[in-house]
Amino acid sequence: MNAVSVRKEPISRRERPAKPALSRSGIVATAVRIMRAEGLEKVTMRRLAQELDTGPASLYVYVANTAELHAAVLESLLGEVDLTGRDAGEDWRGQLRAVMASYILVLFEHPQLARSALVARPSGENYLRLVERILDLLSRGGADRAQAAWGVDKLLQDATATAAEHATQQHDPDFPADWNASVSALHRTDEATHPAITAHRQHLTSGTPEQRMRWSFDVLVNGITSTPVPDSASESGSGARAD
Amino acid sequence: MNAVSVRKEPISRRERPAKPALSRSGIVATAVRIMRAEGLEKVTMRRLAQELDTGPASLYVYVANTAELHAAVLESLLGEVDLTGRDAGEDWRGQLRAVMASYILVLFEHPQLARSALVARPSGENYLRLVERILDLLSRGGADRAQAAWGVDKLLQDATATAAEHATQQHDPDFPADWNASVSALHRTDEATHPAITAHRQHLTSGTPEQRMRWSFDVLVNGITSTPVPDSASESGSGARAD
DNA sequence: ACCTGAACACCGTTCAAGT
DNA sequence: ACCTGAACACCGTTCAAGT
Repeated sequence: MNAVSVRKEPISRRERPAKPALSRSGIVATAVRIMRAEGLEKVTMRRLAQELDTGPASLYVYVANTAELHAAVLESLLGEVDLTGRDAGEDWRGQLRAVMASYILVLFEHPQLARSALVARPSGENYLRLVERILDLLSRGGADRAQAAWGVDKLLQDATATAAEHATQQHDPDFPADWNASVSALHRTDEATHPAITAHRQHLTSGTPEQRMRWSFDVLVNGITSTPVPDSASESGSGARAD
Repeated sequence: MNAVSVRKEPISRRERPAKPALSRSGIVATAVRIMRAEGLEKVTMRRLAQELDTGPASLYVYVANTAELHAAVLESLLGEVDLTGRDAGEDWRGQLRAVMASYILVLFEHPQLARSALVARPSGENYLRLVERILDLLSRGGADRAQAAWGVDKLLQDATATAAEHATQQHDPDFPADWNASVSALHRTDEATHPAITAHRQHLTSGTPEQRMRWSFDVLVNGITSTPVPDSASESGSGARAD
């Protein structure tokens, strides 16, 4: 309550020991703490203000809005991604798989954050390091510059979307093994009206999440390294400008 | 429209000409109308109730919660997707591309809906028809049953995520050609700390959205048809059960 | 039996007014 | 100049009480 007021006197710092001055990093750190303890949905401006012993209006000096705050939380969380791919040996593909698996694992612990990540991409140092690493591994895998550049976007988008999809399933304990309504609808169709779904029924819900994720990774990597980026895009990009 | 209230008397239908009886389909239709006119963020229980001349509590007789309502709106919107791929001739790849382009185009008009689509998948007839068509086209393209089944998920996820990403960019007129903060961060890096980003800089933001979407589609289709689904998953799926 | 008014417990964001 | 109390304009969901 009396941190900002440090102006002339050292203020009686006798009793209240907490209450450090407001700062962007302090706000984000508190947001991360609340998210870990109670989930992203509790990370609101009002709750944050209460936690920091001030009014919600004060936060707007340091963060533009709730979306920006959530992006900052994600950027901070990206620090937990293991970029080494340690357990995967020398193989570039194994290492890239390990990096993507680590990224997805971090987001799986906070699927609500993954949803906002699709819209408000992070842009901090942790994010740049992740992009840097993926670009390097894709290059080592034979992707040309354009393929690697466009590929990093696809890999991150796929992983983020996959994490976002598990946002509700995990939280809602309503349908235990029922998955979602979509899956049961797929199983109720009959051959006359939906022959293809009927023919593929067995495979539509097969596989463990791990198997699906591994297959998705391979699909993307195989596709990225074998599909050429159009020439015109490689040469004169819309936003590309040599400075 | 007024099937529920037909009970004993014809009710004095003299003055108030509007105010049809509540029904799930009527609620969803009103929700679609509000979304078209003012965006999904205005499709709230309270606003909907006001529009339907009742209290918000009454809606809970017909829809479980807001998420389910949004899923119903999406399902209704999927009726606009062109499943024929008319302009693409006989080529399965061209037809599939056209179907996915139509799906993405429908979602691009309501990107906020795409966000919720990632979490609450639809399960109505329009969704089933779309899945049916994609399965058929993938099969014609040489995908085996398992590849087609897993592939339809990937194709829809990719398209949905792409639409969801454009949710803010389109709305916010704050940064005109600046894209997002993430892009500008990619351009501010220097060679010493981020050599790979520097080397790929030119390509990271190159290409038109159309070029990127076309490339993404080819990456997925190429990957799906060339990457085998693991045997164990094909044979004994977690949710697969012959009835 | 069916429906809903009113309440509970929250939101984000702004801005006039304070120090 | 900097900060913030208080207000504005909303939310989703529940449930006791009505018809």
